[in-house]
Amino acid sequence: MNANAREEILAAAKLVAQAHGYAGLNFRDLAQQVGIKAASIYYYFPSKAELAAAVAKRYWEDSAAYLESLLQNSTKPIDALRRYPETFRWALENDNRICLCSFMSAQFDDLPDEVKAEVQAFTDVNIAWLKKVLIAAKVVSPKQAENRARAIYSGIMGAQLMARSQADIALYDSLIQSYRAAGLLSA
Amino acid sequence: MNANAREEILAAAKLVAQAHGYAGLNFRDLAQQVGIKAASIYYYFPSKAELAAAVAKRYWEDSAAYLESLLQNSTKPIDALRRYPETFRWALENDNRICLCSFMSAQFDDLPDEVKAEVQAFTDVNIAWLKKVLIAAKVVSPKQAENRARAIYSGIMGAQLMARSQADIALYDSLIQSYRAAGLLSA
DNA sequence: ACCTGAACACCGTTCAAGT
DNA sequence: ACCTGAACACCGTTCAAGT
Repeated sequence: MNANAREEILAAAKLVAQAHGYAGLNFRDLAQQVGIKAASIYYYFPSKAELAAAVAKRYWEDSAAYLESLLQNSTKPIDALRRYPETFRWALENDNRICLCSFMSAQFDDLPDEVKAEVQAFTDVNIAWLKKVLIAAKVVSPKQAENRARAIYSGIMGAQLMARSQADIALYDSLIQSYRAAGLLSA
Repeated sequence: MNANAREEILAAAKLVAQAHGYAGLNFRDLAQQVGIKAASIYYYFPSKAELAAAVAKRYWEDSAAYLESLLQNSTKPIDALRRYPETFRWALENDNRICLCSFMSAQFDDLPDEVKAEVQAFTDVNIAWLKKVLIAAKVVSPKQAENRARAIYSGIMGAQLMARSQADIALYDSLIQSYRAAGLLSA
């Protein structure tokens, strides 16, 4: 409990941010979940902006590590690419949450600069990974890889949003299926 | 001024909601723009939820009328389909705003029910229109039309979000271009 | 009919003080 | 080191009362 209050705050803040965004993060509720008072959060984080930035930073670091392991553990790059959309399914499974950074992109203009930078980093990590895998799997030419990587990422962001607004995870699967059929995701 | 306060409130609220979402709608600033006090807004709209619902309703009604005229004024259905992404470009051109309903989809879980219903209606109108045009233009079979319509719509939502988070309208165009190249938008 | 002042509830934040 | 009560400034919202 008090041994790891900082970690508990980060974990709770992540869940709240995935469900309600930056504006929905409020210190009084957050503190209650962790079993401390709102004022105590300031012992660990100097401001709401810094807390949100720490959450987003942890988020993209974990994502980057996961994507790297996904690629390492795939026999062929195309298999890793095929499993990429799964990554964004888990949050939807978990109480209709969405990827923290998809959510924060919507409110981007209202985000403090420290938070913007970390959200940006998440996008960069994903685009770079997709680009690398698209080239390795020879799905597109190296020249086209950047554009295709961005298109896949934005397509998945849209699919998450739409599935969430219908609270229907089957719609997410159906959209990914349609992207595949239309040729967006590979070949 | 007082002759049309209701309309002025609606127009101002629409712009704010497109830039900052439902949570960003604030009555004091809104009132100041219209030249009245915050409390006076409640004379025209019984709550923030009703105001937002009225804004969203007006929004999808205007969109539906525009899409219908776009189709009427195109010599071939495929031309209307080709111009569909333009519809969502205008908001980005206008101070990096995005489609009101794309924005509200992100915050869907926190929306009052009246607002949810109108955001839903916007999605329905767009999917129905796309489906009709996809079939008329023989881009896909009638059986596949619904799925393809949803994939196009979600792809465009994602493209708006991504372009906005980079404050770069050229990125929107580039994403639409990539969707076309990958085969999502037609053929 | 149209509008408002004043109050209320809530929020991020600070800080002196407690253990 | 870790936590808190109480207070501050601010803001969306409500309502009884004004014209």
